[in-house]
Amino acid sequence: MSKTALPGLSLCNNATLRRAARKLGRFYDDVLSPSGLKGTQYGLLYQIHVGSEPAMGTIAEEMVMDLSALGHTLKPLIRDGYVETFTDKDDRRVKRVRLTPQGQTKLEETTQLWSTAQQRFEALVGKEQAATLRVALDEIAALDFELGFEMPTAAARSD
Amino acid sequence: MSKTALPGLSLCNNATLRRAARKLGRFYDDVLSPSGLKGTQYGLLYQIHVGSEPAMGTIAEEMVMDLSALGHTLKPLIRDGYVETFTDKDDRRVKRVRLTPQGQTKLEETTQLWSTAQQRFEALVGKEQAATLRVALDEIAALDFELGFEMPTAAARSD
DNA sequence: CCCAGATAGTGGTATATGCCACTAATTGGA
DNA sequence: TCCAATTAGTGGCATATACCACTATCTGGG
Repeated sequence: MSKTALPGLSLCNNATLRRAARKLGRFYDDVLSPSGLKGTQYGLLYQIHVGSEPAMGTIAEEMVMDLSALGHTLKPLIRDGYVETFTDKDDRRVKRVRLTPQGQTKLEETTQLWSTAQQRFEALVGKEQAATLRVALDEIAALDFELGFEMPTAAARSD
Repeated sequence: MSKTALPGLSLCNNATLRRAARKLGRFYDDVLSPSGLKGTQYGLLYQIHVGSEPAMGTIAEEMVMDLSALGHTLKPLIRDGYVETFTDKDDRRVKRVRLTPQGQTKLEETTQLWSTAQQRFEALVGKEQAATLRVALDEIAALDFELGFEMPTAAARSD
């Protein structure tokens, strides 16, 4: 009788997910702010760090992100000297990415803050719940939405 | 042994959430594309629709979104004639929002597509799982991250 | 060896979002 | 009544992301 009387957005999986992402994103950004990095940037640095000088396409795939979007997102990090790119030796189309020494340092420094955010969040929702949620979210990120009537790699088209 | 050997981003609640949001967002956007609306815009139109000519601040709160971000997001919808704003009669600071007739029509039309997306998604993850997930995400959106040492509304300062 | 087709990135354009600095209104006293 | 504090939005600026049209390479036939 006081608040949510109407369906609101809570029925739309997409809207609900985005809303939570906005909220959590603000929280992480807030906690990370002393480092000067946004949550997204921290995640990107980390992903680069755990890879072996990954190619941009590889990173984009791992992060379930559009390649061009990755390129754009990378720019401020390159500009600020945390990341550098270089052309692959065997395939000049491929551009690989690595952290600079400052990028390494910044990543380590920011990881402290990240831990704080992570812990504070998990203290609120519970470690179990957080883990469960991450699994569910990873499942979504891995879903295959293709309908199928897109021609299964040529073939078919029988009679 | 084949793929994910390193921690990746799956440990960061924020990164995991964003990654899933990117994936799901693309799917919804894709399914809604015949309408010309993005998932976010559809959600916004819907939120306006279920409200009673809501004030911008009210919408921002319900969507857990920054007020200025809402203003920006609203612009294309106003430009395209789906939404209009007007000043509140009792408080001229307040700007209220409503759908135009075309906005109404567009919303209804797009709801068909939205249902498709919603159903296809839930067919993949299961209705139960989807509902559970939405509850968890709503919880996150409703969390109170405030630490407390922010001075409880002035006062204190005793010494 | 050469070209058609596939691959990997880049740049431009548009929306999504947030923060900050301001402006316009309101409100609550003194 | 008049001003300080509060409240609601706006605009500017920066990052996050996507899609599309291109460019630069590579690859696999002929």
